[in-house]
Amino acid sequence: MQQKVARRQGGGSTIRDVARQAGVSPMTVSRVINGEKSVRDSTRETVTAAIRDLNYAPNPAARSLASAELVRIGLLYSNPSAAYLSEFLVGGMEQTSRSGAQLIIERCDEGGEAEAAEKLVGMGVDGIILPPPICDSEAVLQTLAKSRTPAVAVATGHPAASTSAVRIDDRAAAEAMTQHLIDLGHRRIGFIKGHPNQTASAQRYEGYLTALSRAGLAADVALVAQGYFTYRSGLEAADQLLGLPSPPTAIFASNDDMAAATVAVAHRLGLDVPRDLTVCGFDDSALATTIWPELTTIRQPIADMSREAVTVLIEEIRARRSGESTPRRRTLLDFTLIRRQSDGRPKD
Amino acid sequence: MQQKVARRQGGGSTIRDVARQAGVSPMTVSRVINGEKSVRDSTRETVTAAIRDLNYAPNPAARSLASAELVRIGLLYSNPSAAYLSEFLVGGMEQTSRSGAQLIIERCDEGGEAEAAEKLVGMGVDGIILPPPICDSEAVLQTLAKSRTPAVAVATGHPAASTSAVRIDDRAAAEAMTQHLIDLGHRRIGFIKGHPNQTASAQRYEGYLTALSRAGLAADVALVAQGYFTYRSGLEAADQLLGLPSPPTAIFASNDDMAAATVAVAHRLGLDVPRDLTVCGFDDSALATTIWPELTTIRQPIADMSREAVTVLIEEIRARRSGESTPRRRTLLDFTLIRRQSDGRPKD
DNA sequence: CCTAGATTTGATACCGGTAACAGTCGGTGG
DNA sequence: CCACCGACTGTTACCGGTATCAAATCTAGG
Repeated sequence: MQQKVARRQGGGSTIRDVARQAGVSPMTVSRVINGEKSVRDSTRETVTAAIRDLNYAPNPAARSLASAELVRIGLLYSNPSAAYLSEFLVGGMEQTSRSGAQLIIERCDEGGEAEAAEKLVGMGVDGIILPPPICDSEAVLQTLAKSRTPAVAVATGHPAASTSAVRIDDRAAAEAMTQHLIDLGHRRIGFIKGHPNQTASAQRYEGYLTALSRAGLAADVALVAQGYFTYRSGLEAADQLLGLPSPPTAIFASNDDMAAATVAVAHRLGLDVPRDLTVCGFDDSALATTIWPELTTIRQPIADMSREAVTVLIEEIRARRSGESTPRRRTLLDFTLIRRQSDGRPKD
Repeated sequence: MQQKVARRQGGGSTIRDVARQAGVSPMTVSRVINGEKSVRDSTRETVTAAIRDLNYAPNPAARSLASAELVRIGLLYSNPSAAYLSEFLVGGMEQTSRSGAQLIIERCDEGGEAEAAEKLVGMGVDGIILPPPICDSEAVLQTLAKSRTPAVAVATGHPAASTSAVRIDDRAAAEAMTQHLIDLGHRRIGFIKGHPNQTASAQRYEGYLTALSRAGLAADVALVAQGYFTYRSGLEAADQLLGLPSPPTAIFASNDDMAAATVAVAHRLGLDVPRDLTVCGFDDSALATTIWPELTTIRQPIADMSREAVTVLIEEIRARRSGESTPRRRTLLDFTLIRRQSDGRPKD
């Protein structure tokens, strides 16, 4: 006997499959996908699990057909944090695709930030995600505010009032790393500051100071060097710190690029890392595991952050469409201190 | 009395409006739109006129929903350099969105490649894009061949018979770089090979040999060290080459990570780059511009390659759906030799 | 003029979601 | 103890097309 041939193509699972798996109605699944709040938490979890299990992704065609509503999210990025970007993109895409939104990616060059933002707005995006360092661009923020386009800044240290933000607690993370060094027995801990125009820099520095003072250690300005988040600036800062009459036994750089540069300088001076010098970074960029020894560093949950940013943004867009006004959200995610081979106890 | 609120959005007329106006069934209108030949000419004219009258344009969402024509493309990546991936993603997304296809991204860990490929197939993707290093995974290729899923390998040196491929000519690129070193005046040129299990490695080595022999230089096996594309393997290889009684004046590493390691070793030995030693890489990864001096290297047009891969894949999928069989395609794109600060003329 | 086979056309059931509204359930105030 | 309320979940009917198959019409041969 001939069964009806499904018109649906291969394995792709539908909202009904998810519903069956979760033991609820398709409508409830739809509600979960769209982040409606009238779903009990326990139900939401069941459904979310089913979605994960089945690898479900909503069919955008069906969605826009049924709702006559398509959410378009813009992602504006600029060159520098390229290591960051791929993870960021993956997380963001995953979430947009799960939510059936459309993600539009736009790259901008130095100086063209505001212009690129306008272009996105002109293309009709409903909201924009701003990874660092764009998230700190005054020009972009103003452009977006003017066109009343919702935005979510990711990993900015000091979020503007006009945008929502997703970030880790840079201060706490830097404090934790400094504390880690203190726990290892270090007393002379050098610090390389980040670029002064990025708001996270100041916060990381504050965390460093906080940990020192809590441990009753005096902050020695000679042990603090100014860097600019680049490898090259790290070389100079490390040269300065390691050239001191009484150099630090550990150096905490505000990002991995500068930490890598510090390792390079140490090697040039014949110092072994970590035997003669402990070096720690921040970001857990690709560089951290590329060089040898691999860097102890702070890992930001980048993919989670962009996922969260997308979620927040979609919520804001939906709320705005139904005429509600939403407060700007501030989300803090957890960081992780990742211990690798670049730290150890001081020699003496 | 409350009328039913039309869920349809503004002014657009539907296939039913056209059908009514033309006095036929919606199905017939659909046939006219799709240019099926089983419609009487007179009918076709009536319908065409109605379409023009009403300014009708078919709703693309409904169309792709009904015809299940949605093309889903999977992108399976493991752990290439982050910079590579992000560019790759951007190009791929741009093209899929242009073509109205859906892109699904899946990450896999070492050893789980085949499993991840199966997962994608299970999710109902119609074809898969394989960036390096996955493109050389025998397990993945077999999995895909078994499920008859079309695939496009990007940047593999030696494409499998079962897949299409988009790549640059690694041999020619390595030859060009070697020639560049020869032109600068170098005669003792060291080479660090890539991982033997990646097919591009052998091609790069061949290119190196070709350039030497064309310049009438003898290939000295002592100047060739085995590396594995990792920074650490680069450290060892560079140690070996620079420890020779008569070390090379230039070292050409098969990728940027190993070139960066070579720079580090040179610095440790008190050699200035490029004054005392020229170092070149391959890939133009983020690392190339992160370290100091920035590396002279070969740039692959990554975004273009992924764009092209998507295009080829969609063509194959469409052809296959309409029952045609397509030959596997081989596309070569142009590379660029990027000159930065890590090369110079030999000292003597 | 009739009937088999080919050509056109139509009715129906979907595609995979969501809007609107109708329950269901536990708690509350009278 | 019951009507009522609010929070949650399910039912039904679509969105605008197309695949499928049956019905209607046409064509040609006997």
